[in-house]
Amino acid sequence: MELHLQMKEKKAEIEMEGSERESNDGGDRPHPWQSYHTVYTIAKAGMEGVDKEKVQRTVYEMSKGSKYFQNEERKEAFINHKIHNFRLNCAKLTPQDLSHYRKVADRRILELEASRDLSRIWLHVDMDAFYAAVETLSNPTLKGKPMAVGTISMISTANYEARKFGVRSAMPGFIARKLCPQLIFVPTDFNKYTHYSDLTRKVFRRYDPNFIAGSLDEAYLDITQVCKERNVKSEQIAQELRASVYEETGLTCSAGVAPNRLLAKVCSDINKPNGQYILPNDRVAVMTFISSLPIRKIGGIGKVTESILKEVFGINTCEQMLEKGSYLCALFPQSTTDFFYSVGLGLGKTDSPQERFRKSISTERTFSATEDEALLYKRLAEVAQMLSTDMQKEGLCGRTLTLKLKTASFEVRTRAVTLQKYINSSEDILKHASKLLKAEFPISVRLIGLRVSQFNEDKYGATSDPKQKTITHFITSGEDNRNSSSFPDVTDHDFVAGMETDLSIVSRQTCQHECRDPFDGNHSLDADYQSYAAWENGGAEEVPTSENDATSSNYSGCTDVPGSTSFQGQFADTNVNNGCNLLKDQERLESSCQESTMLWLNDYKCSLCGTELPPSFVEERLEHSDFHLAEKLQKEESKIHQTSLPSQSRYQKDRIARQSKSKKQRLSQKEGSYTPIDYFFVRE
DNA sequence: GCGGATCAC
DNA sequence: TATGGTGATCCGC
Repeated sequence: MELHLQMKEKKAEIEMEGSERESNDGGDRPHPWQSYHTVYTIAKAGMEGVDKEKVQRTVYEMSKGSKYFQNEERKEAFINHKIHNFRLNCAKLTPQDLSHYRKVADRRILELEASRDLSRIWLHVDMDAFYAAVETLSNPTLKGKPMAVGTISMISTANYEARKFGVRSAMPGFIARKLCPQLIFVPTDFNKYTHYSDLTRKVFRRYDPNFIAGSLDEAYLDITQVCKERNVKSEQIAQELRASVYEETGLTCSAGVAPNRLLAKVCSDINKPNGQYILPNDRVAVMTFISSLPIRKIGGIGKVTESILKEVFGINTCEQMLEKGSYLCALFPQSTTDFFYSVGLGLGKTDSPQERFRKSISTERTFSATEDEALLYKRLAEVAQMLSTDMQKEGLCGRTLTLKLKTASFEVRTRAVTLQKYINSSEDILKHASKLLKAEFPISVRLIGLRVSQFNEDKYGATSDPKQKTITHFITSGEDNRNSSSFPDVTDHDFVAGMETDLSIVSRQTCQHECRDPFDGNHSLDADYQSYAAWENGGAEEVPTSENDATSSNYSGCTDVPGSTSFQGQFADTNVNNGCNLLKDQERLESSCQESTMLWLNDYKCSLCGTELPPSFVEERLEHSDFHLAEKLQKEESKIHQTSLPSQSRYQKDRIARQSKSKKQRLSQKEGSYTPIDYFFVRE
């Protein structure tokens, strides 16, 4: 689930004041440790009665000054800036705007309300501290003692005794040890967890053969049928199911029952651990339940979204999503707004989705940061080998390869290339990945990852037509089709292998030693590096995107396409001062296409795409016009070159953009103070 | 199609 | 001393 919070927000037109920036380092605040990113303390369960302030202070003291922490501060500054811009846009809304959006919001809320489906009974079951519980099962001496599964650098799961000290999953172990010196660390044993997960699933299957496995430790069951057949209440089913799970595994779990999956998940958390909560299929009950519920409890609302909604709109509870509905629909895209309203109404998915196929496969590894290029190539080769092995295991071939890098300063970069050929051999992966990596040097890296997507469709045959699925979903769920992407749902995570954060580094020893340079039997670092040079310009089958092939393009000028009418737009009456680009483009547009009109329908809605923008958002409207213009020009261009080779200009533009970007990065790297966030503060 | 972000687990 | 790995999705460009 992603909430595109940044869309309608204007880019950094507003310069940040120095004082505002300083506020991010905590220097002028009374409690610098109370920053939103100290998320460890806002646990969902088991953290009641924890001295939160003490935990926050400890986490802060342990983290302060680290590279990791500095990066977190950068990210937080970015969020603060976003919040700042949202506030400015809020302030720009006139009473007329608000009255308009109130109507829009109310209408939409009514539509969503009409889609409410109270006919299904969903049960969400969630194992309690699963990894830790399994480990305690196999080593009963751990019982009653604070314990964490994971390592000194990262914790997967903590048992409830440890949680009392503020120890939490995704917390680095050395901080956890500070919070709880007697904490026992147990390494992860993935096979063990899979075994117990299978046992629980055997139980789940008895209640819903089509249950949705969210991860190893949680599942959604549609128990409508069972309840009806046995003529029992959902509460009894939940009791029975939990007892069965305990009987078969010795593990406790918690359950939530509700009319849809979103609510069921919230409910399973309420009486955790070893408890359950039933929300009846009754509209009033749902609305009462949702009214005071903090938005962060909703799946899909993470710390960033929570922070923005809280600080910009004063939204703390789900109910307030409706109260502030006019502001929300004024400032967010409709897909996002729909999701927010659904939260406010307590709506969620009620259908049983069909099997879904993975869309990508990836491998990534963290190591001690290095700028040694030969060493990085070696790491890359290892990752490529692991990925290739995984792909071959599943018989997958893909044509988009993405390299992920995390720099020593925790900045994440991705670089992708789309090939004409579907690949899955380690040689092919490494060849293309090496090119992507090479372009980033010099760089100090602490993580390398590779992902392959765009799989060969033949692999799945006709069974994976996503459109078909969407239609099915539409019919069975009774939801507006447009909303489907806006509802976060566990089915989005069907392929998550490790739940509760599986941090175990699977042993790859054999693979690392067997990993050979595809073009050189020699395994030495230098050889790896040198052989890379041989690949330069060697990828003939590669689609010429970023760096090769600018020379092979046959593009030679253009033949204007007359009367291209795909775009129908005259640009906003907001004429004047939009710079010469627009004017020039507009001239071109006028001369090359039939005129018709882009209007703001009812003063608010774009006649071309339906986007809403209030009249007071002058600059945003200009940008929007630009967008349609650019879109139109692009269409024109692609028409021109449809029969010829790809346009050189576009690739050159790409190249220039990349070059200038990497130059920037190199420069700042050299200075040792690369802070992407700063770009945001600078007016162009 | 690419890159950055957000989110879940 | 020291802050993970896998997958999905969306937006702006």
